[in-house]
Amino acid sequence: MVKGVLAISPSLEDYLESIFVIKQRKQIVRVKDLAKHLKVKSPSVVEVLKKLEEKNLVVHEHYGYIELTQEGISKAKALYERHLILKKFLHKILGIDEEIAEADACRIEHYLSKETIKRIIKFINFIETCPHGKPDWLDSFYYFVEHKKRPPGCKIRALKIKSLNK
Amino acid sequence: MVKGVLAISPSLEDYLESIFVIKQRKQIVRVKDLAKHLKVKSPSVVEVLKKLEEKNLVVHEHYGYIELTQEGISKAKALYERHLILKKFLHKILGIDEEIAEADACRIEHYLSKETIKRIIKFINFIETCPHGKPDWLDSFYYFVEHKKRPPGCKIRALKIKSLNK
DNA sequence: TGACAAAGTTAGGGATGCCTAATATAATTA
DNA sequence: TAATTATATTAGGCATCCCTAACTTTGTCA
Repeated sequence: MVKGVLAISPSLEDYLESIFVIKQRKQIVRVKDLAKHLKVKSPSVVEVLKKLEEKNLVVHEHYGYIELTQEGISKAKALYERHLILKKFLHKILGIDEEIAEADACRIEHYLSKETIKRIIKFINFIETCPHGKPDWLDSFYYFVEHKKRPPGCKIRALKIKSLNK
Repeated sequence: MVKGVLAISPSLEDYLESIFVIKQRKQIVRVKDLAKHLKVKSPSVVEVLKKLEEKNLVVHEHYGYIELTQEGISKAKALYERHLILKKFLHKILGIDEEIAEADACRIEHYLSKETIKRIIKFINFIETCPHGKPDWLDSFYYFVEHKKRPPGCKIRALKIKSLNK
């Protein structure tokens, strides 16, 4: 027993996470909903549900609704949080368009190590707990992205700091 | 013709990139080298080489050496640069262990959009062109990672700046 | 040079993850 | 309630990417 009880494939992760997300929005999750959400056909969903049931992550009665087990919920929640973190990092920090950030987070979330995720969480945290609000350097970065050069104040401020520290 | 002439699968990308890397180190690339590098058996390599030949990215004579075409070189180079950028970002900026950064870069490099890669390049660039060397905030971040709190000077400096700007 | 070792190839197979077409069940409504 | 429609399932197939086992070619050196 390593890897949080059981490792599942990227594809299964997507299905599990989607069930969780749909359940949050609609209470009830059906094959159709999952198929639409994942842009996949119904038979693919049914096939995967069997696998998730075997792994005790999902309960799905024939022609019935789809439910997560307790284990399924905790796993799905972890996956979804990871997804949100990555999206936040890409969108709110790197400043990437929301749609693109969403799509990229969706794809890379399966492939990053725990260590990297933790470090990204720390990075977000570092920025958000900045004692004087949004850090200046971040605004400078956005300026840099937009104008292809550093903002005017940037260098001067640095000099001021240096003189202060003497 | 969209997507840079031709899109290839993550797996083919790995093979192509590996050929490029091995070629840089050893001049000559053989099936055996590729198999070792990618932790795969020889028949898998041979199979993929056929596909890469069909796509005019590789030339491989029977029982002979493996060469990249001009197109293969430029594609592989682009892939490898993308890889290096991601690794640099994870290791040199986020401060993740080199081995882990390498492994993570290897996996996510296939899944990030052009936009995100560009933005990451800009982020690296923003940091590296900082007029007074390595930015203080980055050191603060490493301190934050290690000590689970912001460095002592951090807040004070901010106040000094504020008073200066009045 | 001819036998042995190393490397490459072919054939065939298995897991995954998707699909379409056909069928079965459930829900709706005339 | 019977017919229609919506949804779910089963069966069977295809592509990808990997494997092992068996075979072929190449390289080496006694």
